[in-house]
Amino acid sequence: MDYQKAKEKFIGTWGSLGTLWGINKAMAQIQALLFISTKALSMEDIMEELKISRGNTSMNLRQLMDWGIVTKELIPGERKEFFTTEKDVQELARIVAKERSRREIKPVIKVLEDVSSIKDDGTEKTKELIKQTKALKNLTDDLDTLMNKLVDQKQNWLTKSVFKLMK
Amino acid sequence: MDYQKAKEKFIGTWGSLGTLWGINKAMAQIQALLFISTKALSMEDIMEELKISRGNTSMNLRQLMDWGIVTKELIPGERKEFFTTEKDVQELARIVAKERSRREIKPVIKVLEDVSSIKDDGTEKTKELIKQTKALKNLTDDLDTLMNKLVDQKQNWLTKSVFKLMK
DNA sequence: GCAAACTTTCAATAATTATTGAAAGTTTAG
DNA sequence: CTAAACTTTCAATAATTATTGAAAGTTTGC
Repeated sequence: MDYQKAKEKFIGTWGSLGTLWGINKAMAQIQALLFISTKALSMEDIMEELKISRGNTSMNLRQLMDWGIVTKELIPGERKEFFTTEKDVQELARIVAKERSRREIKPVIKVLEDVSSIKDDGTEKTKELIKQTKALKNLTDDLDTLMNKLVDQKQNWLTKSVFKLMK
Repeated sequence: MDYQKAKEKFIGTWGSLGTLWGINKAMAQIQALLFISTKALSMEDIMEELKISRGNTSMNLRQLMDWGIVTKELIPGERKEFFTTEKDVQELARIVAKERSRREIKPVIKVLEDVSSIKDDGTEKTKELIKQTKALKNLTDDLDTLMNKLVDQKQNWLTKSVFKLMK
């Protein structure tokens, strides 16, 4: 496999994987492209590489910046804007975990709390609803806490601190 | 909030959350409905509760069975089929984690391996591609391993074994 | 201030994904 | 074996989501 093919395969796979970490295809592809680029890219560069429109590029870059994954880089003497992504995978994972927790998991926990705290009217079905949503709430809570803790350790957290304990 | 409202809220939220754990809305809603039901439900029951068509119900039940989350239950004397879902949240998490690892994460690791093992032609861009995809491969591998290990412990794994260590 | 260089917005459209419903298939009771 | 009871399949359609492109907006240099 040559460079070009490998690059395309990586960007394509990462793109279709977007849903797994909660973002859309173009967004994931842009991030992938920046991730393996040796220098900051302009909107023009990105449009051309990925064959997507200016509007699409602009919107998705903005979203990536909202997530804190991509940053603008001003190059002296250049009029246009250039973009780079976080290059450290651990830091990247940290950002993604934090954002997903905030955007998706926390709100769900809130709903589960609300639902599981309805008044117990003594009927079997109400008891079951309360019991099951409570269990789900606790699990979600635990997973969320674990994820955030894991990811809070900045240096080699995964391999160093946690792994040995589980072996 | 009364029982009916709470139930609807739970099913709705869980449904729209489906994407987070990689399944579609109807699938997630069916699972949610079964999860808080006190008895096994027939296709008829599900269609009526969720206001979805017979075809849709059939297809999504099949998928849930493929995942191993829902099982058919034959009730003596009854002609039609009844369905139940795994009621234990830990076991549910175990199944979901295993399936997602197998269906989504493992294939990605394979691609990252392929891409990161292209021949180093000495150019900067090739070096960067190799370096970054290797880093991503290692991270994904670690996360996958951790997830599978976590989830392999059957009893109270989360709260008991791991949590204390991270506090 | 003006115009060139660039970016953002957003209504229209395309692509994708989910859902329906009716026909075909299967199982079971008699 | 046959008909009723039930389930599955799948082409058509609906709903949702992503993408385009051109007009409007913004910034910068002169």
